[in-house]
Amino acid sequence: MTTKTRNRNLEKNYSPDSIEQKWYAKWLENGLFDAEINTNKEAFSIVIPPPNVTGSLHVGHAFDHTFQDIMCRTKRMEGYSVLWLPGTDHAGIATQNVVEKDLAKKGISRYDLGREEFVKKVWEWKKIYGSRIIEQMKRLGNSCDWRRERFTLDEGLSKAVRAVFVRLYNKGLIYRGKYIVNWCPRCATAISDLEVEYEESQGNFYYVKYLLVEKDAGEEFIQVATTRPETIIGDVAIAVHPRSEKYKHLIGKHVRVPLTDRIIPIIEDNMVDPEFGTGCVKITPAHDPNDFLVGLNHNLEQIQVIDAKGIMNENAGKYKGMTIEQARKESVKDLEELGLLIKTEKITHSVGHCQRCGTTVEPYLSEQWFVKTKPLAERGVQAVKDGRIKWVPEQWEKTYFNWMENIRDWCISRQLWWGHRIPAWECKDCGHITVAEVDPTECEHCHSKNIEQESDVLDTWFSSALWPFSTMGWPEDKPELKYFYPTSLMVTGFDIIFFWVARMIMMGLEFMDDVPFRDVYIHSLIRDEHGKKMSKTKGNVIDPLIMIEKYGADALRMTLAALSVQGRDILLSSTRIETYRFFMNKLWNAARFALMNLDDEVHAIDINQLHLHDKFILTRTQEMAKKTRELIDSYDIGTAARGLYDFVWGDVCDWYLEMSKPALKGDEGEERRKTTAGVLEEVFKTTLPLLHPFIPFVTEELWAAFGYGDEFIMRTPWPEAKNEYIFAGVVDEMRTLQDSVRTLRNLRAEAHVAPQQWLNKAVIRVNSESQSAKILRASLNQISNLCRVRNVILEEPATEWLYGASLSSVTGDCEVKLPVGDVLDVGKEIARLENEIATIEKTIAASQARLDKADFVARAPAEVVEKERNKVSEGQAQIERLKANLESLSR
RNA sequence: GGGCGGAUAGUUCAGCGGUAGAACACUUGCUUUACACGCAAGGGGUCGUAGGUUCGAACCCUGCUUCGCCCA
Repeated sequence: MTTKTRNRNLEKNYSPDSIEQKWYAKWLENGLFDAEINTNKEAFSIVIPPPNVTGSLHVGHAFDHTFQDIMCRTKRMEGYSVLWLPGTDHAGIATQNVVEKDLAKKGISRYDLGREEFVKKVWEWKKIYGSRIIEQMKRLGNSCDWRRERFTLDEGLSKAVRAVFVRLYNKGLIYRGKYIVNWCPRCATAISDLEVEYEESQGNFYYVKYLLVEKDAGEEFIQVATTRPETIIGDVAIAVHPRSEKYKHLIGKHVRVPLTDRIIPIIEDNMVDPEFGTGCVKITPAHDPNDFLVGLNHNLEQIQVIDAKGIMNENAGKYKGMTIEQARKESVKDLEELGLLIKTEKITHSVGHCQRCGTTVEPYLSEQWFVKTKPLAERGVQAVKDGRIKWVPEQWEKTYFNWMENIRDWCISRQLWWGHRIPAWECKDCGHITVAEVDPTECEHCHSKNIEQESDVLDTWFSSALWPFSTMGWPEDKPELKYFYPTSLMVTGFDIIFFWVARMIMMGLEFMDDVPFRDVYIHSLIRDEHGKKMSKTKGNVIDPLIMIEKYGADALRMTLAALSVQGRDILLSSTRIETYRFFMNKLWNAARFALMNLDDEVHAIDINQLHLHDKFILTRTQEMAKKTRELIDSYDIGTAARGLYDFVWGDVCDWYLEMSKPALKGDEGEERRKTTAGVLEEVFKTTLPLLHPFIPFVTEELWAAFGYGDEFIMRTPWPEAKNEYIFAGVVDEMRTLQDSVRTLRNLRAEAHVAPQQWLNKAVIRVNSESQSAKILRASLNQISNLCRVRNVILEEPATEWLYGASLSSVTGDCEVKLPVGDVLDVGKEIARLENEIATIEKTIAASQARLDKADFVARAPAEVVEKERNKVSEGQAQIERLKANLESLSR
């Protein structure tokens, strides 16, 4: 005899706070998140997409992490050896900004401190505040192996970064050169194409006269439209399309650059769109990426007129020292005065802004480091085409291919102090660049000791790209790498596909010669209840920590899981979380009810003692075990979560618990009581583990309350569907029963009987040989209890009616009648019956119309035709009965 | 300009070939010995639009309208 110690004193309402903290601590204490290299088990691994170390957990993270945690917890239960590797990235610009702002409050700039001191300060800041987001992840319940937490700037990862840099450089895949890059004047650094956000904004198109200087030209001029008149003084040519009829004759001639004395040529170039603007463009190679390319093709001078801080420089003549805005205003004014401004036109154009600080990005000519991405991208494309990486949902493949196939070189140098300093040393004597994993003491070319390290650091994403293998000890040959790499799954939002998914694929293939992950799951973004993107300025941010405090982590997790749908944004509001908070309480109370009715002894289920509802709930429970696992394994956690919700609330609480009450009270004898207790136990023992990945805390607490606490629920194997508890046909049979109950309850409500009031009798008229009659006969006690009717009488349809005035309705082949004595409102009942008849007539008409079509009968599958025929005949029988009732009332 | 996605009940969304479901909101009635964080009953939709395929379309195909996102 097995016994369990039950906790029968659960609080009436579930309160999450203390419970959640308690279990998280216990899981940690017992090392339940620790990944084990166990070659007897299959490995399942996820590296967390590293959040920004300056950040705090927002609801997007919460969603991303809930998804990963559900996968990890499920896989553990399925018997995999699971690694969920956590960590953060050092977020070069963001972190440097935060610390600089801090210092600014004390009136100190980073230049006052110097590089070394400043970096020391950032590390101090990181030590204090860098663990904030990690602590928040723990509140959510993340089952990460915290022993393995990594940081992109820690020692091991820095080593990996350096190794990668050197190898790519030696392979010719990293180069340095003077190019136009996206420059943020406020952050004073270059940023990559991906870090620029474009926004439509109002601007002006200035039409400017460039006068021809050829002797015979007279007053002839060429009209150029520009949005950036402040760069006119940096112009080195005018370009027109080679086949332009309008300008053909001017090619080879020269104009004077307004506001200067410079004479520049009119050249031809295919890049010019003859249809746009005036059909010709000014070429400013130092301040426009397209012009830069034209400049290279035509060997033009690059005149820089704006400096790194966004201030006009010495080449800008009288505008020197002005900001871009001031210079623009001034030059427009000057052009006007000189009569060179023809007109101004308002236009909307898209302007690039720095993703980190919002400042308008300047195209800026400077010495930078780049990764030649084409060869890397080709392998990345191939890996997906080969099926070595699978995108879920598949549609994202296209986005990935599109980007990878049109990829541009990646600017990886940043003019910052916080980050991995580029391991390149320039020789002051011979100019040779030495790139090395170990700091060199001399130039590798001329052996001069006069060398200096590059001051730039690498883009943070350069180190994130290595995350799937650098976190496991690469470049050292670690057993982790062998066992857990490639990782099983990458979970992230679509906004991040290019930032790290694509780059991780490229780097993984290059350095591990294998993909970094097998599957990529791309989820959508979380928006507010009106579909607006959450942002601090709009004030519509839902803070997951506040939600956790208010509703509990389980409620938040369940909400996010249940709302998740592939390929659609998720709209979240706190009332929605409240709904799932209520679900926690429902589950809690269902368990509380079960515990109050279970003995310490675990009762065996006697198959011969089972009633329909017992078989029904056992069958449904086994179905849930099977279905939930399949859904999670195919990443459909939304359907899985919603299915569990409906099962627990509907099948278990609304139906089974209510129907088990008579037996549990002992009304059906001791054997039935014991077997019912056994069924109840089986339902919870199976369902709690199914819910655990979604709502780990409350399930662990209830698991212990049922007395199963010798082993954590976290460690129980995923419940297998037990064949002996699957009974064919019972779900349909149960539906017949439920329909009768609902019909009877509806009559009660129609008669305005108070819910708590017990009625003496109800009658169900049904052919005693029918399947329905068999089902109902076996469950009369349950019907009686569910409908609060002392006697539920089954009788043949044609029997003489003995019970006086009554309400009637039909369902299936059953006629349900509720005697109500003299309180019957005859007029109302007639109206109700007529209404019911009309409804059924409509469905009959629809079915008959279909059956009347020869094509339908001939071509539709037999069972569909049969179904329609049944609808007609059943409907007709129902109408007959209702009409008979109607007649008796009218008499 | 190229690509992707959405348009279903008042709201937010499921459903994706056999004639519509949930949650919230709404109406009515309830201190029913698990739960008012609850129970029961109910009202509410010609599934954006016009065609096509099919015996049959919310579901598949095409055009249109409209909203959103990404890339250039």
